[in-house]
Amino acid sequence: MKMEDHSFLKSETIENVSQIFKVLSDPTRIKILYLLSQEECNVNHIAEVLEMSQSAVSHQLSMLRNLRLVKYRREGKTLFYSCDDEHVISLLKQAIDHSEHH
Amino acid sequence: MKMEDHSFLKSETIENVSQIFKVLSDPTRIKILYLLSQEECNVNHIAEVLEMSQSAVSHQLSMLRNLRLVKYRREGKTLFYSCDDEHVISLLKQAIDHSEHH
DNA sequence: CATACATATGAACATATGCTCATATATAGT
DNA sequence: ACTATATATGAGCATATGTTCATATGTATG
Repeated sequence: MKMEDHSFLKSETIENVSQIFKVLSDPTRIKILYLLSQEECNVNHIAEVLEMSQSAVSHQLSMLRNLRLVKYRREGKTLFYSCDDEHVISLLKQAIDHSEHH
Repeated sequence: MKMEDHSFLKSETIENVSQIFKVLSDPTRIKILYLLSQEECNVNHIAEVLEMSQSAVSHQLSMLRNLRLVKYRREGKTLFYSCDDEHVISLLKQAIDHSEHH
């Protein structure tokens, strides 16, 4: 195929796509997102269920928040996190399905 | 939600899924896979089109080969690479579509 | 078999990543 | 205001990752 016949991706697209997949490439974040896809959770609950430190969970939530993959609401001292990007959850679930059926 | 009511992922599933996404999280590999999804390419062609060194391309192809995301056939001195995992290409294209339409 | 060409591979290096530890901030109750 | 609880954040550290450079391997041809 000749150079000019290629369909090239815009560098902005490539950056966006790699960022989406980078988020999903870490086991910890997969567990957090999968958990949040099932129920709204506060931070300590996530830490307990996933057997992680509060700090580690909070750092990851900070990242997920910045990328707008999760949102939260406050109730007193407690923050309840939930998923905020259905498309990313869809990619995750597809990969899970594919992995489980092969 | 109580602990016993959660649907947990098997650690094997988590590892598989994170590995799929890890492959797709690097801009270079995205470009290579997207290129190979359009046409079968030899190594030097990939290097030229993507403006990368032959060595860098070869290292990445080695990884993609080990994960069985690409395959190749030999023709003389030349190796022609192509995609060998439609599901991964599907995930990639979905993420591209999503990125381009937002 | 010597040479040229295509590709692969190992070592080294710089950067990125995810965790822990310590501490800061925010909110509620006394 | 003091204390307890929930969460966030910064620094430091160990490991992982992607590239380059040099060199090796494999294949065709004179």
